Amino acid sequence: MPQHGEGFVAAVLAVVDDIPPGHVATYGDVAALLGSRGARAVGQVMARHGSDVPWWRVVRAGGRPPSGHAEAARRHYVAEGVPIRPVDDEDGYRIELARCRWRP
DNA sequence: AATATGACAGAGT
DNA sequence: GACTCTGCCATAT
Repeated sequence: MPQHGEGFVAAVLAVVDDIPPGHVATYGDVAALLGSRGARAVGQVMARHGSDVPWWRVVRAGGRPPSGHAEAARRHYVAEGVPIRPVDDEDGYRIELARCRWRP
């Protein structure tokens, strides 16, 4: 059942809101749950309407946090118990998807 | 209708 | 594991 128009935005926000605390899902996973493969489209929705959902629970397939939001996201991961591993780069850490990837 | 943009993914190197 | 290149999808112009 293809989503379209505003429905797409609502669907993305609904899925993100369903991700339980302490777990995360990749952009690709969210898109897949919508029956779409537009990982980038999901990112667009987050950039525009992410303020109303736990956006930090949506991460990249490589375990990296959303571009430009690594610092803010790290606080939530620590507070919710999401396993992260410190690294020496711009983000400063990496999310351990192997342990906290959400699977509906 | 066509082109450009972006909080991306996967395959190849 | 990291990097680069190409493909995808939804919006804005």
